[in-house]
Order: sequence, then C-alpha cells, then structure tokens
Amino acid sequence: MKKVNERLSITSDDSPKKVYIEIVRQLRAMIEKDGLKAGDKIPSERELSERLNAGRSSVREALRALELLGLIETRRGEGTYIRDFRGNQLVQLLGTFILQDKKAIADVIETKHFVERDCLEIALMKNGEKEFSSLKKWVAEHNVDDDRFFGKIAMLADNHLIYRIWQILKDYYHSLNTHEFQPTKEQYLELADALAQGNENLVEAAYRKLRNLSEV
Amino acid sequence: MKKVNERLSITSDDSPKKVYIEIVRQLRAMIEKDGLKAGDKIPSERELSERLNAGRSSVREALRALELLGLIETRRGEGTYIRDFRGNQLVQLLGTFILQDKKAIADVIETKHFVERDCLEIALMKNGEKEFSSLKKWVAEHNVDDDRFFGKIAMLADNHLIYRIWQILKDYYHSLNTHEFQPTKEQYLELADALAQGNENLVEAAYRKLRNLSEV
DNA sequence: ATCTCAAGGTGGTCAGACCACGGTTTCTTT
DNA sequence: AAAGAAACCGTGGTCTGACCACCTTGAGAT
Repeated sequence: MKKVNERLSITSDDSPKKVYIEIVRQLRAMIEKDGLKAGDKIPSERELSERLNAGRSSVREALRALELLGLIETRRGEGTYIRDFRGNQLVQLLGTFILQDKKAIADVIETKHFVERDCLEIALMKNGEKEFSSLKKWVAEHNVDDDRFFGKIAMLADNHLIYRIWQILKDYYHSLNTHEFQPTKEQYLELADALAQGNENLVEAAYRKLRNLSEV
Repeated sequence: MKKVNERLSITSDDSPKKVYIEIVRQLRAMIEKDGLKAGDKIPSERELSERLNAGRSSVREALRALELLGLIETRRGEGTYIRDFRGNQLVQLLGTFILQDKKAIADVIETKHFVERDCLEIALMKNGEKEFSSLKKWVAEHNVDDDRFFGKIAMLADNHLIYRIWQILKDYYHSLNTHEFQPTKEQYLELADALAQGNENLVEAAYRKLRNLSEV
C-alpha cells in the first residue's frame, strides 16, 4: 500500500513538470551532493525508482536522455556510470539531426561571429599591451588556426562561461561542412596587433577582414 | 503471434545498438524522407511503436531523449511536434552540469550583457523603423519587464540560437539572487526609440543607461 | 589453491493497464 | 436554429510486472 500522493509528479509548485525531467534534476542534485565524478557509478534503475518514488520507466526515460546527451554511460549487466562529458558526440548528433536547413546554419555562423567579437572586446578590456604582445609573439611563432587563436582570445577574456559558449558554437560550426577559407597568419597577426594597440575600432576592422565580413 | 525475431534490436549488422537509439535514427530518416519541418506533427507513440515494431516504452525513451535535446516538443492530449529551436537546451544542460563553480556569477552577468548587446545590434541590423515603432508602442502600452523586453528584442534579431543562449543566461541570472533594480519604463522606451532611429551609438548608450553600466 | 557454475544483480525490452488532457462530435437546452 | 453541455476518442504520462541477456560474485567441487 503505497501512498499514491506525493509522488514526483505532484511536487508541482506551479509547473506540472514531467517526472522524467524531475528525475534529471534529482540526479543532478544527487551527483552534486555526493560529489560524484566521472567514472563513478550511480544507483541502479530499480533503486532510483524506489528512492525517487517513481516508476522504473520514468527513471529510464531520464537516463536514456542523459545517455544520448553523453552525460552518462550504461553497460548492460554492470550499471550506469557518470561520463567524462566534454565536447563529445552529441554535437555531432545535433549536427546531423537538425542543422540541416539553411536558417539554422546562418544562425550558428552569425552567433559565432558575434560571440567572437564579444570575446575580443572583453579580452581587450581586461588585458594590456603586455599580454597582447605575448599573443603576437605566439602567433608569429606557431601554426595558428581558428580554434587555437580564438581559444587563446577566449582565455584572455577570462570568462569561463562565454568560453564554453564559444566552444559549443565552434563545435556546431565544425559540424557543418561549410568550412570556408582559413584566415592567413598575417590576418591573425594584424588582429593581435590591433589588440596590442588597444584600439577597439582597429580590432573590429581586423576581425571583419579576417572573417571576410563586409557589412557594418 | 508476432514473430519475435527481426525486431529492431536484432537488426545488428555489427553493432548491438539499443532499440531506442535505432528509433532515433529511424525517426531522423523518417523526418528527412517525408520532408517534415518545424511545427509538423510526427506519428503518435503508439503508431510509431507499431510501425517500427518496437515497444512503446522504447519509443518513449527515444522521444524523451530527443525532447530533452530540444528537438521535439510534446503536448499531452495533442501529440508530438518537431521543434524549431536548434542549438538550445543542450547548452542549458551542459551549462547546468558544468557551471557549478560559484564564482561564475560575474561571468554570467558579463556574458548576459554582451549577448543582450549583440541581440540589440542584430535586431537593429535586421529591422527598420516600422518594427521598432511597433516595439515602442508595445512598450508604452504594456507592463514591460526585462524578460519580456529582451525576449521581444531577441525575436526581432531573428536568431533562434542566440535567443536560446539569452534565455539560458537569463535563467542563470535569475537563479542568482543578485537582482538589482528593474529598469524603468522610460528607459525601455528610450532604448526602443534609439532603435527606431537606427542609431547604433544611441542604442548602445541607452542600453548602458538601462543597465547602469559605466565602463567604456 | 584453482576451477566451475549457479545465483543474484543490472540493464534492455515489452505488454498492458490506468490516468489526464485536448479536441471533436453529439445531444441537449434555450 | 443557435448556443451550451456532455460523451467520446485519440494522445501523451506513468506505473507495474514480466521476461531476457549479460556481468559479477561466491560457494562448492576438484
């Protein structure tokens, strides 16, 4: 005789969330609380079902979703484990799945451009001639590509969040096959130089040039 | 008497994929083949279960996963629909999982500001006096708050991806208890007016004022 | 000490049963 | 005839119980 009330589905403060969504939250809380790390095992489906007072199917819906996202890994006969999620395959899945129409592609490109410009601006704001001189030197001495260069810029911007966003956008972008020409080393240098000079307009211009943008 | 063989689970040419994964693929193929677009309805769970020769629970596992990814949307009593948010929710989830270090607050605020500014700029770029006059009118006639106003701006920017990103940042922001003063209606009006005038510098200034930003 | 194999735990899947909700149809009531 | 109310049906939401396949473990046989 279980209490039929006070199940997860009823917890609604206001929003009648689906059980599996609530389970995802609980799972997240549980992971945080217990300090579970990549590779650690999480409770079995049946145990979760009991502890969270939900049906096993609902637990599975949550777990399967997290699995498709690449956040956990399940091995039959063994159990479910937290995964070292970084980057990974969901991007690819999304790419093949949804990024098919041109509007979406355009959105990705546009957003990426703006975020990159933001990173440049933030980096400019938070750094001085010294750091950018190092950057120039680094560009001159290494093989730079887009990823590496803007990776460094994002670092200089010292904003973890926007860095993550940029990475995701970058991954999206790479999953499109619309790779255009790579900027030349000279263009990177010019951009780094503009940063070193601390001139925002120069930076903007150099970035546009590097991205072959014409519009304002 | 159904044939127990040749179910989806047995189709393994080489890899013993899970049924729900196979269903995701089938679904993707189905969408592509039938040329389904955002907003279109996909077959019911029961029908899919039959057509794909799989249990309804497996179908649901696949659908729930896609839902968490933001690729589809389900409405009880109605059906399941293809969604046009690309990018999206995955970012949210990743963020929720990754952004657990508390000191990221400043990053959230900073990033939100920049993204909002981007939205303003994109909106400015893609719209004319007409649209912004409507916006002004709307602001004047309704109770505006931050969410609603920038929601509209993001819409005008016509970029679902950056809109999603903004929503996420907004949610983060709200989850911090650092709620500062709300802008006044006049400030929103001023911003809308600057947009209507098509003057980027004015827009920037109005936004800074609204956000009480001093720098730069 | 080593090997064998049965037992138990775990994920994988399915079928069936309800419920809640939205839309449609049909039947009242006015 | 028009407007409102009730029944009906399809849909997602959830739970339960039943198997299956696989892995780990440990008791017993060697």
